[in-house]
Amino acid sequence: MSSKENIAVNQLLSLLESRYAMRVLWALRDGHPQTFRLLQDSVGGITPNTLNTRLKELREADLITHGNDGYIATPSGADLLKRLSDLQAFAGKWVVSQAKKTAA
Amino acid sequence: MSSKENIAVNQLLSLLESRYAMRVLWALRDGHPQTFRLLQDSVGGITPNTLNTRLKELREADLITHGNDGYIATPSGADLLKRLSDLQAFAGKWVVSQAKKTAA
DNA sequence: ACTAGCAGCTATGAATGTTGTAGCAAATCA
DNA sequence: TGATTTGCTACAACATTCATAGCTGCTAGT
Repeated sequence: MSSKENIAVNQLLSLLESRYAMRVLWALRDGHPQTFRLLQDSVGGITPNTLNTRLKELREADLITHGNDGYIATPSGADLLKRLSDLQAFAGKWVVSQAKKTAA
Repeated sequence: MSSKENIAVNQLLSLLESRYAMRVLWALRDGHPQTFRLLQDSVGGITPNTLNTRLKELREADLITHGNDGYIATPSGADLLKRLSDLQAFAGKWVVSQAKKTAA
């Protein structure tokens, strides 16, 4: 039952599961353009090589684009970001329960 | 402005951005228990080494657990899956627009 | 007792991905 | 002219993932 939908999800996940991919996208969620070096700082710990690779992939996927003032999410990328925004709420709850387990 | 929320998201993402991590979780979204080898097939292309590593990480994160009949998502994991389910809808639209670009 | 099958998982070496540091070429501003 | 900033590349070390093989423990059947 590897339907069309599953193939689509797989394509999307194989793009997003590369290290830093989601965090690069995430760094653009407020709509402000970010320069290459600014992105390096917001993402944190990423090397220019890897950042550049991710930027290429995300641009080819039409999730981000490079305007005059720097990198920015495309409409498609913004759409994806909206759907990912639930992660923040979950992450909050999840980190708390993780902390409890560690403390116990 | 690297607030508590951002730290939480970063922790979650550094777990989920490992190759196959989300797809292992995704394979358990219907609630049916899956054996190790069944998971290998549903995820597709993952080696036992990597699968085992991911299972360990996801178990330590309390997102999945290993019951009598195989691996299954925990309540926390199910919660996360609910929030990720929007990805399927997005992936559908996104793949279509990707196909258009390639054809053009 | 034997052995067939399935469970979860480990071993090994090669291929691929990521890191750290350094620095280049083009554009912008003085 | 020179100083800064921008996007990005080079290179070698290190880490992750792959492909293939196979081990151990368990249960069921005979």
